Amino acid sequence: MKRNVKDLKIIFMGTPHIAMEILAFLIDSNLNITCVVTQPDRPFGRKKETIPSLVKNMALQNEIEVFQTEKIDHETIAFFKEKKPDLIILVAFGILLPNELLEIPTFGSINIHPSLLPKFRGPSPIQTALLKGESQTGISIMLMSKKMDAGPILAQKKIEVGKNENYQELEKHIIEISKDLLLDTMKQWITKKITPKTQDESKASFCEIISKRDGFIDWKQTSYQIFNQYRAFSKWPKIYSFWNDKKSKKKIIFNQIQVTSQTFPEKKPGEIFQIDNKVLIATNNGAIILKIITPEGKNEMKIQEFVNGKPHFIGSKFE
RNA sequence: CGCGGGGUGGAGCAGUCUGGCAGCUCGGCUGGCUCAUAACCAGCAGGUCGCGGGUUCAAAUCCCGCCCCCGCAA
Repeated sequence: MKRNVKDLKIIFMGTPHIAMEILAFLIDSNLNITCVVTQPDRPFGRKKETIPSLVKNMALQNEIEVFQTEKIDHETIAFFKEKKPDLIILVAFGILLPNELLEIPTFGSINIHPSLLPKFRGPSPIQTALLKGESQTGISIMLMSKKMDAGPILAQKKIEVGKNENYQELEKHIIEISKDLLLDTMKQWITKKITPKTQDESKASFCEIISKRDGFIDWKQTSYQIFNQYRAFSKWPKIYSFWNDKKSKKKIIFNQIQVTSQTFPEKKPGEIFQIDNKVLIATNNGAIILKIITPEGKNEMKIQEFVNGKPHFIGSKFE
């Protein structure tokens, strides 16, 4: 039986940025990554350029074999069996894996999930923690089972969430902590020093996949609800609202906002007004301060610059 | 050939339809007011109107070609 993590034949599975960071760490730790499995390259951007995923690039740079698939079929299973892996490590792969695949490696299949399971099972745990204004979240390392994010837990670590922390910042924090936690957990797991703990199903909660529409602002929310939405979706899709500029309706993305503790009872939600050189928008219980925006068809700009060109913005209203 | 918006002094915009003196807000500079100021007053500088060609007495504006930026879609 292998007792050193460096002897393990590992298959790494994952697709987005967070997966790429963990993969880079595993490579730097001199682990034996036999193969990297990631989702197919997708057309990206206005010109529909097909850009390889971050994980694929990382693997190719290190001369690691890449297998791309968007479904687990017989071909995929056969490929895995042929590789005879000792361990699968999966970070945000995006596809549910069947038992038949999970059971192939000697030491099973390990998943990093950025929440304190059984809380926030599903595809958007980081965003959901921010959106709900959690002051604490965490990382769970677990064995995968047939059901999404429901497998027994090998290790967990709590992380404090700053009041103003946004998605990128929290993700970075989580990645840093995940690295050592993952390596330690792997070492302990293969030397049988950990007993997996079954999750308490009665405490399970779920989060949904994020869609563009989740960035749409309902001005009838409280200032802090909107601010949490801003933090949660700061990487994508960003928060936005629609504004009638004379004839056409324009989407405006809010790149940087702040909350104010002042209240403005005479203002209705969505109303735009100016106080002390600050541009504010009324919410259900107060207002948020606009700093930087991207109007549809325009480049990112400071709010004051936008107001210079469109003074009628002040006094108008968001939908 | 995916759909749409845009490129005008340093920044943000109007002007283009209907061709005829380069305009607005902000910033910069100079002077004034003020105990003082990011406030106020007076003045000044700063532009190949994205690039190339065409039409015209005359083009930011009309016609043709190209480049770049952004939103949607995927």
